[in-house]
Amino acid sequence: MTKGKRKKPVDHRTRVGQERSARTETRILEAALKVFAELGPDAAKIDDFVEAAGISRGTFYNYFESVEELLDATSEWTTRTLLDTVERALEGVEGPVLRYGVGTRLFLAKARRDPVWCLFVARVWKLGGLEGALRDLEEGLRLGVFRAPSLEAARAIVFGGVREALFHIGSGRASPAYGDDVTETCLQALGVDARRIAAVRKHELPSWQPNEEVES
Amino acid sequence: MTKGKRKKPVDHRTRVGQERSARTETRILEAALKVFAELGPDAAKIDDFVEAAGISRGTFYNYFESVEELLDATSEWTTRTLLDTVERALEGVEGPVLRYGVGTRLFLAKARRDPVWCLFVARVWKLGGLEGALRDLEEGLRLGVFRAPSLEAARAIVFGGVREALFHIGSGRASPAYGDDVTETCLQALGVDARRIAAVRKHELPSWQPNEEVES
Amino acid sequence: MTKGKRKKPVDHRTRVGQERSARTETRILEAALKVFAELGPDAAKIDDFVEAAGISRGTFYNYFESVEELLDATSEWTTRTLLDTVERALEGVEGPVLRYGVGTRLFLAKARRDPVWCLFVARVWKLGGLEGALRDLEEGLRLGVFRAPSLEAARAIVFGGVREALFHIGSGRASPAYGDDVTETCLQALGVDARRIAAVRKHELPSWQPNEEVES
Amino acid sequence: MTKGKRKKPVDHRTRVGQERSARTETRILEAALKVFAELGPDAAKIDDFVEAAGISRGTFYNYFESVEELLDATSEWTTRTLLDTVERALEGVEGPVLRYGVGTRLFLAKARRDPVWCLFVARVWKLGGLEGALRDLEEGLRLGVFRAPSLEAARAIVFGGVREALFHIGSGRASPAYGDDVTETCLQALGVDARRIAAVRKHELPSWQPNEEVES
DNA sequence: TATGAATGAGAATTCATTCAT
DNA sequence: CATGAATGAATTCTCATTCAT
Repeated sequence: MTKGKRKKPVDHRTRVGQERSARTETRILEAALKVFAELGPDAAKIDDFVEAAGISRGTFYNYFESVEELLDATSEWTTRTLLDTVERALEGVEGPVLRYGVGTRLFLAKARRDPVWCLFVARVWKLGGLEGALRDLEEGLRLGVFRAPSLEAARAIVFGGVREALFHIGSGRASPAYGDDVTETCLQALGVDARRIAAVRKHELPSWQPNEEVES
Repeated sequence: MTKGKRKKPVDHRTRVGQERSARTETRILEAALKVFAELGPDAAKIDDFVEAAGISRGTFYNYFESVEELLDATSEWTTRTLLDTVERALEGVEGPVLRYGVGTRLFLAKARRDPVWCLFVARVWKLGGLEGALRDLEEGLRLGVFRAPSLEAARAIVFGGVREALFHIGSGRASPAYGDDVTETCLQALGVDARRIAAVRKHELPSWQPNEEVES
Repeated sequence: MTKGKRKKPVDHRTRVGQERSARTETRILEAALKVFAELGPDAAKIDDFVEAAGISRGTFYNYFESVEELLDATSEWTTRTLLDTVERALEGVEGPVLRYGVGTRLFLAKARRDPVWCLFVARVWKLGGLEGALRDLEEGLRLGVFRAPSLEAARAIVFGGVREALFHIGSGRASPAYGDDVTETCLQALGVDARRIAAVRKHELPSWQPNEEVES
Repeated sequence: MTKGKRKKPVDHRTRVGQERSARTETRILEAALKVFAELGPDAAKIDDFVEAAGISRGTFYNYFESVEELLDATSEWTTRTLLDTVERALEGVEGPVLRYGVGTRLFLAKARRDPVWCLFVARVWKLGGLEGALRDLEEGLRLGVFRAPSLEAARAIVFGGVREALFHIGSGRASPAYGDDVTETCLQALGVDARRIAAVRKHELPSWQPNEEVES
C-alpha cells in the first residue's frame, strides 16, 4: 500500500501475494502502534518494530522507508477509522454541546478499551483530524452555548485536558467513571450549564461498529 | 569562616577551580534547556549540547554521565527556582481560588517572557513540584469554591490544559491575553463563579524576584 | 533427514546464511588467535580484530559483544579441540608417567608447529582444561612413580615450566630438541627415575588427527 | 629522581622541596606497585595510579611521562633492593646448589610476606636481574651437581615454576611450607640428590635487612 | 611543585540500510 | 516478497595530556 504500484490485472498469484503483503503491512502497523505507545516517537529503533512484528529487517524496508514514514502511516491508520466511527456515531446527534460531549465520551471510552491505542494517541498524536470537534467548538461559541474568553484558550484546555486524560487512562489507574468525569469537566470549562451537562452524561453512548477493530 | 583571612579556608587554586567548574556546569545547563526545548528529550544527541555550550565532548562527561542524567538535572535546575518564586510571590495571597488563579497567571507570564523555558517545560516536564497547586485544588474542592466531578478529572484538565497552552505560547502565536484567558478557562473548568474569576484577573501580578538565578 | 530432498528441511536461504555465518565466526576466531598471541589479552583493540579478520566493525559486534567475550571464545575454541586430540592420542598409553610425559611432548610438539597458537596459549591461557594432566599427576604421586613434596608444588613447577617453555618456543629461538628436553626436566622435577624418563623420550609420538579443525 | 636536575647548593627551601618531592615519588611508586599487581601492566590507566597515590593528574606528569616509564621505574625500584639483599644474604654461602636453593627460598619467603610485591613480580617481571641465579645454574651444571638436558630447559622449568608459584602465593592459598616445597621441587628438577636438597632445606634462612622495606 | 578543569584524538558501540540468496 | 549477514557512518564514551592558576 505504501509503495505498491498495481500494474496488471489481478491473476491468482498476484492476489495471493497481495493478501500476504496486506497481512504483513498490518502486522507491522500493529507492532508499530505498540512500540510507539511504549517508547514514544523518537526513541523507537527499526529493530523494535522488526522484533515486535516478527519480521526481518529487509521486510520492513519493503513496506516503509523510515521510522518517520511508519509513524505517519500508523497515525493515519489509527486515526482515520476512529474519527470516521465517531463521526458516524454522531450522525443523529444534534447541537454542538451534545455532539462535542458525546464525541468526547466515545473517544475516551475507546481509549479505556484499548490501552495501547490510548498511549499511542497520548504520546504521538499531533491532534490532526479533529476538524469535527473544532467545528462544534466554534459553533457552540457562536451560539453562546459555549462560553470562553477565546477559542484558543478553550482549545488548549479541552484538547490538552483530553491528552492528559489519555495518559492517565493508559496508566491503568483510572476509575470507570473517569472518561465521563473528564468530559463533564471539559464541558464545564466551556461554560456549559448544568442541565446540558447532565443531558450529555445521560445520552446513550452509541456502540462501535461491531466488526471493525481498526483495520488496514 | 567569616573571621578574616589568615590561612584562607580554601586554597586559592581550589576556589578558582570551583568557580570555573560552576560556571561550566551552568553553561551546560543553559545549553541543555535550549536543546531539549527544541529537540525534545529523546532526539537530542550529546554533540548538540556540546556545541550549544561551546565545550568539548570530554568536558561534557566531566559533568554528566548521560543525556538522561542531564535531562534530570536540567528539569531540577529549571523547576526548583521557578516554583520557589511562585510560592514566594503567593505568600500574601489568601484563598485557594486566588492562589491557584494568580499562580497560574504568573506561571504563564513567565512562559511568555521566556520561550525557551516555556517549550522545555511543555516538552519534558514530568509535572513534578506541583504540590502547592495540588493543595490549592484539593482545598478549593473541599471548601466548595471549586466544583468538579473528581479531583482526578480536574487534575487532567487543568494540568493538561496548561501544558498545551505552553506549546501554544512557545510557538510564538499566542496573543498577549492568552495566559490570562487560559487561566480563566481553567477556573471555569473548576466551576468557579464569574465574580471570583474576575477577581483573579484583576489581581495585580506580583513581580518576579529581580535577582533570580534561572533567567537564561 | 537423510530421506531425500522433497521439501528441504531448512530453507535454502537459511542454510546459506548459516554457512556464511559460521565461516565469518571462524575468520574472527582465527584472527583473534593471532592478535591475542601478538598483543596479549589487554592491549588488543577491536580494530585489531576487525582488520585482521577483514571484516567491518559492525560485523564484529554481530558475533561478539566485547573483547573479553572474544577472548573466552578464542580460548575455548583453541583449547577444546587440542585437549581432545591429546586425550585421544593418549588412549592406548598406560601409566601416569608415560601418559603425562607423552602428553607433554605432544603438547610442546604442537606448539612448535604452530607458533601463533603457542604464543596465544603462553599469554592468555588460564590453564583450564588440564584435568587429564592433573589426574595423571595425582595418580603418579599416589603410586609413588612421581615424588614431590606436595601436589601444589609439583603443579607450579610443571605447569609454570611448560608455560615458560611456550614463550621460548614462540620466540622462535628454541632448538628442535627443546620440547623433549623440557618434558624430561619436568619428569625429573617429579622425581621420575632415569629409566622411565628414557622410555618416555623413546615412545613414538602419536600423530595428530589429520582432519583436525583447529589448524590455523 | 626521574627528571630531577640539581642545580644549586641546597638551601633550606630547596631541601624541603626535595624531601617532599622524594616522598611524592615514593608514594607514586608504592601506588604503582599495588595497581600493577592488581591490574597487570596493560590494563592500568593513569587515573588508577593518581587515585591510588592520592595525587592529582598533573602531579603524576611531574614525575613520570607515561605508564610505561612508571612500569620500568617500579620494576627497577622493586627489584634492585631485593636482589641486592639476596645477593648480600648469600655472601657467605658456598656452592651453586646451596646458593641457588637458599636464594630461591629467600625469594619466596619475601613473596609470602609481601603479597602485593608478590603479585607484581608474578605479573610484570621480565625476569631481569637474575644474573646471579643464572650463574649458579650454569656453574652447577658445569660441576655436575645440577643435571639437565639443557640449560634452556632448566631455565624454563625453574623460572617458570617460580613465577607460577608467585601467583599461587599471591592468591593467598599457599601453605606455609609452600615456598620451601617449590624450592625442593626446583632442585629435584635440576637433578640434585636428596642429601643436598635436605641441606638446602635445613640451611638457616638469613634474615632480611631489618630497616629496609623496599625504599626509594 | 601541586592542582584539576578542559581538551580532543581515538576507541567502543549502535543502528539504519543494503543486497545476495 | 522475505531473509538476515554484512556494512560503515554516526554516535557515544574514555583517557592521556595540557595548562592556567
